[in-house]
Amino acid sequence: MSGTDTQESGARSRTRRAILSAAASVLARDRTATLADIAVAADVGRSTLHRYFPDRDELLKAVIEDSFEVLYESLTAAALEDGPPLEAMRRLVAALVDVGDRLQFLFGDPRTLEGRESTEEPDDPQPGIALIERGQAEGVFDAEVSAAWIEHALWALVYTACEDAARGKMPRHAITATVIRTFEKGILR
Amino acid sequence: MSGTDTQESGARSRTRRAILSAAASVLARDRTATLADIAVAADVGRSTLHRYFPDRDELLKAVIEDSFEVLYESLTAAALEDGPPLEAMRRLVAALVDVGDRLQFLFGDPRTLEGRESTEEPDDPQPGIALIERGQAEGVFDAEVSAAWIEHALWALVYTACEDAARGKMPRHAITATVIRTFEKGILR
DNA sequence: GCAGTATGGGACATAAATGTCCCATAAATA
DNA sequence: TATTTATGGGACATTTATGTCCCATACTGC
Repeated sequence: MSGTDTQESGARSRTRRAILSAAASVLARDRTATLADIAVAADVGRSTLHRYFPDRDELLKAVIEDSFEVLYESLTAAALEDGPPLEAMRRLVAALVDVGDRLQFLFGDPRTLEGRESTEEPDDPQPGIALIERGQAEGVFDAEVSAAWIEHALWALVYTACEDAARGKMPRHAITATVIRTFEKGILR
Repeated sequence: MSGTDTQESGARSRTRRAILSAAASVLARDRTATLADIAVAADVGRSTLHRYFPDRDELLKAVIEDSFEVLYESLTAAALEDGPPLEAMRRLVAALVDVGDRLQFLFGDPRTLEGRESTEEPDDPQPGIALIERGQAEGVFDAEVSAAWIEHALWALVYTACEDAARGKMPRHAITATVIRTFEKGILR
């Protein structure tokens, strides 16, 4: 449940991760990318790729799974349950930005997650939602809109800022601050 | 320059529009949709589709063009130059929500617009940007972040809310109000 | 050095989407 | 009714991604 490394040794584990990482990165930018493209990006032969993931669907599933794990680790490290909601929220933003590539892959195409809505991960349903609800209960966050909407709005802003950064429209170091500013206070002055 | 209907009569014009509309709708939900899928959605034969648009690229270009026209009309009707920036901004949100489908198609995949950044439409570069800059100059909007970022943030929120609505997560009538609320004031209370 | 493992690359078959061509037919028009 | 126009559908070649197989070659640990 915690990891896929049952008894996978050295090299195999390393190339597997290289493939998964490259696939996430490439597919985030182009959902229609070829397996050959991914193999090149991962710096492995196409044969090797097929050796690890028999077909495209298997690879896709694995990348989704892996991306969720990466995302989950980042969120766990952010310790969203600790401290004032506002500060936790800022850590959340930073954590999401850190895994921007994976976010872009997971949520770039709604079809990617199709069947996964609420059937997975029975424990710890939504760390972000929990934080937002806590903030709403403490009167720190807007309670007139749903927690789900707030989370979606946050993801959308992070996603957009990462995209802007990827296209050189915004310096990478500014992502977190910009998102936090707009997300917290909106654009009115 | 103003339209593609040089002397296209009756039936042709009608099926052309049917194809464009169906293509936008289908492609918004699945960028990898087949030409056959689009033909079915438009209720025409695949041959007919090829008769109007020789190949996939031609169709894509036409759908993009058409979507921009629809978007442009909606923005023009919003008369963003008139009245206080805040009210104009709210009309802008409503206008964007109205053409949510086209937005979802145009901006759902960053690759769709690839080469189009600032080379097109020399006149009226960006109605939204102009409004935002006006608002910033008048001290109504946040001037600490770029106008481009504000516009992207707005589109992201509209896009996300439309998606939520499309999946039944939010009533359609709430889209505009929710986006405006979060966009203007953020989530802090 | 030697066995076992991991890999890259080529050859190949298959499936699917695409683009082209042609013909029969329905609809509009004169 | 006769003619033009628009269409649907089938047949076909082409292209492209995919998946499989096989072999030579590194690399690893003994």
